[in-house]
Amino acid sequence: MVMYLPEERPVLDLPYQMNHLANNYGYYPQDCKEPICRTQHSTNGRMSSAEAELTSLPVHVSLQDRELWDKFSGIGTEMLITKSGRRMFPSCKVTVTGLNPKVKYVVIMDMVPFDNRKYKWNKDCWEVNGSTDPHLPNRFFVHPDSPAPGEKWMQYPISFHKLKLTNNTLNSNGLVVLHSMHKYQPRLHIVQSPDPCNPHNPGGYLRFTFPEAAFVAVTAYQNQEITKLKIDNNPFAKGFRDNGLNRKRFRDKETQETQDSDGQDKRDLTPNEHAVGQSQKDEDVDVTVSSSVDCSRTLNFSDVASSVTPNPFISAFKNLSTTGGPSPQQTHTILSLSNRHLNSPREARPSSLHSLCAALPMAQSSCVQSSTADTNLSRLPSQISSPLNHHYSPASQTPGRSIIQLQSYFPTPPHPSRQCPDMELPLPLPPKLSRMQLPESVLRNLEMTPVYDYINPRPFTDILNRIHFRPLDSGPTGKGLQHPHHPEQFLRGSERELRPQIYPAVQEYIDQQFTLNSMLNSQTEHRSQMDYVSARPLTEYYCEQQTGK
DNA sequence: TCTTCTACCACGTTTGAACTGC
DNA sequence: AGCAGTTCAAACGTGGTAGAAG
Repeated sequence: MVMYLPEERPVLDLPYQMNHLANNYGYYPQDCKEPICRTQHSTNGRMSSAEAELTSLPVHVSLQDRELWDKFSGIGTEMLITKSGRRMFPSCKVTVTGLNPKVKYVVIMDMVPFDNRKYKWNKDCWEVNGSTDPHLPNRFFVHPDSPAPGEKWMQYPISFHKLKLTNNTLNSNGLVVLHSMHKYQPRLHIVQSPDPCNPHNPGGYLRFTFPEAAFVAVTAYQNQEITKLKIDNNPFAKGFRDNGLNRKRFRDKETQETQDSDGQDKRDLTPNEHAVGQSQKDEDVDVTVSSSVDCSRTLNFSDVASSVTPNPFISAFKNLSTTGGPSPQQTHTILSLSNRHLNSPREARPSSLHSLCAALPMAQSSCVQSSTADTNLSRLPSQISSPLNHHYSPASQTPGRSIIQLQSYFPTPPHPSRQCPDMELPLPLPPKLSRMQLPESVLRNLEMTPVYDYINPRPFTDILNRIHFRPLDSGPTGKGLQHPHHPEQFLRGSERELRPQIYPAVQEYIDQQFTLNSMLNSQTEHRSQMDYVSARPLTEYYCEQQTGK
């Protein structure tokens, strides 16, 4: 096994392979992977050890549903923004590999201007319509599972389907605020948990932009082709398929027209049209389009059940157990974890982000050290044999985790894109995604991991936004308000250092922990409902974790 | 007059509580 | 009593549309 220690690798000496996933898009290049060297605590520009660790890891982020994104971007992606907030479609879903399995990360997404132009739709194409309006301060969508250890993030594609876009600058519901008729691109932030032992070492930070997912924010769709694509691919828009003829309004109108025209418009379908219509209906029944899996690559249940290796995860681990190492297809550089990484106090003691974690519901925090998955596994033994048991993983085979187990995680990040080069199989479905694709009973079997409590993930987002906005409120000349002159993916090195747009939010959070704690304490009602981990003192919690209670 | 935005509509999906059966 | 499966209604997400606003 090829082993690289972090210090042996120059920062950003990354493997430059493309993802084997034809459906995905890999982002390795320096252009897009940006280590942020903050200046607050390391003004000399040298990375802290945590930063060096994070940036030296072969972190790889892939945008999922590449084909779908390509279809949209080929036409000119538009995203609807409304006052109350509108989800993105396609939604941003990414796979991450190369993280330290045991270190906790916060995963955040925001939207950054693609350029400094305002657009307008002119008949059949987008035209530049002047310069941009003043860029709104970023608002971050913190993934509701945050913070979670790297293994959790690498286990399934990280979906941001709950991210909502709005044009309402007054909203306080954690929506991402955009200008209509402006072009944006999603940006992913991976923030490593700070080192609690060293307040001057607040953790690493990486961010990735996705130019392929750039879109124009609109309040009403301009391009009918985009509308059609959305209708065809978004399950929520099924009611608009077949040219919307299955909608009551259209049916009524159609009926009235046919009556008015005395049968003249009552078309007799040709056999071909009958066939097409039937085919479309059949498609609706058999091929369920999902936002999480590309339609063209969706296998139906029987296909999956009859396949030899139905679960790439299981297959991966089988390979691991037989070969004792990564598969030949695994082309990315292996970075071993020394014991200091695996057993560092970072994992054992509360950190600032652990406190942040405390603001999240129990279910979201429990993945840190608990063995809830094990519990679930033992509760549902019959599901282990299920060919669709997507949650089956070595981590849940044995209760309690040893260093040996931890190390077995890292050499083979169980990412299907690495283990399933032909990708005939769909990606394993995370809990509660694409339920419609499989029978309910099967999907119930999938839900072995603790049901994530998505109850109101917003306070965390709001807290982060509030913190971030505080310095921005000082004046419009703040860096956060300045519009970038170049698309961010072209910025490098020192340019990036000068424009840390998000980490200060986290950093300031760390600095203002006590303020936040008091804010959180004011939410006792909320906390009591959700049984937060940190409803108890953090020291108590970690003592229990240490003693194995 | 044109462009942009908003509110409402009907339809499909998702979710979770209530119910039923073992 | 407890668990698993089913049913159903409310909530949510969707694009279409008409009309308002600038």
